[in-house]
Amino acid sequence: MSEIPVPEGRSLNFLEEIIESDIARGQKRVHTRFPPEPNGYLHIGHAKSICLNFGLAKRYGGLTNLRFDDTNPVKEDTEYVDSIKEDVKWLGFEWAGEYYASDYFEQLYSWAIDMINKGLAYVDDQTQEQIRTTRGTVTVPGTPSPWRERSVDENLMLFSGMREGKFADGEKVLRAKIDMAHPNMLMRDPILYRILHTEHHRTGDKWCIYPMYDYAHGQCDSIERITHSICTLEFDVHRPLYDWFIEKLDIFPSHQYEFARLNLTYTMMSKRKLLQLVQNKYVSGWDDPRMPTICALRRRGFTPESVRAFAERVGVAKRDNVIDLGLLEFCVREDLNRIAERRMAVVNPLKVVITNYPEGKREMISCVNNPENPDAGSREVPFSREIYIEKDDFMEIPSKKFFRLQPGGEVRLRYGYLIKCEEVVKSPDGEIIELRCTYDDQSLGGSSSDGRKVKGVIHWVSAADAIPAELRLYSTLFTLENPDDVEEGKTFVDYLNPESLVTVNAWLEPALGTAAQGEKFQFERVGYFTPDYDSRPGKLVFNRTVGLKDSWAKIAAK
RNA sequence: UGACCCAUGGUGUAAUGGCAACACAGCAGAUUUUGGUUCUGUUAUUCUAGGUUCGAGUCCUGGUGGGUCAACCA
Repeated sequence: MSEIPVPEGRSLNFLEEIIESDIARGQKRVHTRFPPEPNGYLHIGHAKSICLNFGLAKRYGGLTNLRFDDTNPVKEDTEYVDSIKEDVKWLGFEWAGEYYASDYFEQLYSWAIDMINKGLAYVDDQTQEQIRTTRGTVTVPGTPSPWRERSVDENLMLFSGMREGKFADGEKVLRAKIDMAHPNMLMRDPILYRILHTEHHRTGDKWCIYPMYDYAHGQCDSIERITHSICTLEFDVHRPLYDWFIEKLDIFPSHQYEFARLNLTYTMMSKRKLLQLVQNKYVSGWDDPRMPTICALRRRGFTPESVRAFAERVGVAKRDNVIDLGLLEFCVREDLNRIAERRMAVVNPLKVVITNYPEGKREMISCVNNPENPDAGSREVPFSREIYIEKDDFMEIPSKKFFRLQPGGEVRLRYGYLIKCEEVVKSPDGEIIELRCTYDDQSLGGSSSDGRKVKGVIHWVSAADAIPAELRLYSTLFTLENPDDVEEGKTFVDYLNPESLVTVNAWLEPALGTAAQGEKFQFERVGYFTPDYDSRPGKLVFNRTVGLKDSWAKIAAK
């Protein structure tokens, strides 16, 4: 078994410990699975699960299956199947086999007949309402169904009638015969099959009865000989049932282990609510950059490496957690800082005329593409007498810690000249509309005519050459740190962040304009020059930080 | 007033009966042609009461707090 070591400086998480002790006890094989229901797009929470399942198997020389848990045809669709496959691939994982719970419908059905024959399952004629009320509550035991003691033959006949379509939806169900007084509600004669005259996205109208999750999942794991079936905490009460079916059917003993699902501040993880956001058009789609979906992260410029690094950093445990969104941003910044090429842009333009620069002259200035990586090379950016700088890069009455442009002060144009502000031009109502500056013609390339240094370095674009563009800045969709924690009488919709999408005009250096001639300007090529960004509500700020912190912008060519 | 799961800095995750650590966030400083990056320093942690033990974050018991479960969803 080829093993890959855990990252240096990190100790084993509890799942790795379980696997290592299994191996120590003689287990020869590690086989996991990632089992999404194709009823929505994958989000960052799934990314944690994907990285866990694939990562664990890889670390111990095992395999991981991709299995679609498609036992409820009313919610599922091939659109989701396709997106899930695309997202898992994008994250960088290869599955050993692609399976569907629906592939096993015939086997599951035949096992159900075995259960009936063993006297462990019966057809119940009660209504949904009756079944609900006779199940009891968490504190009071349930009561047995009047149909619980039907004969094996009658059950067999009725169950095959269910399959043949002799009954309407909801008319009958197949239930396991366990214990209506069991302290675990899941063990109070759980439903195995329900009647659903609904077309299934893969099996069409072949079936009109469909297995429930509890009856299907463990058996699917068993069929695929999954050794470690890893799921989230809320399934821990299902484990006794998972084990019960495997024991009664006497099939391959897969085992279930639970870990705490990922929660992120300001982020909604519920698939059901995300679907509502899409359906009610609060967002433009599943890949709206404000969504926590993997396709949205991709569109926003996240790299698969950064998402995997995030999954590794959040760790795995069994206690509920809320990860600071800042950690996700740290991970993408860490990666992008290494690989992203920088460009200059101005969002709030202030015109600057360099009075001692020859009129009509235009020169090309060499700019480094990525200070973190010399191999990224450089590009030529035009410079002329009239340029735009960021409004915020000038203060008429500077505060103490402000070291950018100010009256009589000097600043460096990034990769260009030192300029000195000689005059502030104002409109009749007092607004600053133009700066008149002089430049030091000896100051290109970091030097100056007399060796003096300046502290401030600012972005600029040549006014005549700049490409106007529309910049969309995205921040969190919700104003609430925990969007599930809504006040009485309100819903998550009441907490949508009105500033989650802000459109601003921007002026870009020409090289970006060329690239922007396509239909859409991809974020991963522009994200690093957009205005500073703080993802917390009300903190969307524009300043001269044009680093990677501004990870959420996308540009549309004008 | 049930069963099960969980409790370590602001947020996460380690420490497997023997010096409570790492990352993110925060703060301070240095470097820097991005107020970015990098580097240095720094603040801050075992829910509670008992018990076992030479020694408890860790084991035991009680309490408190949080979570999950009463879909013919997964």
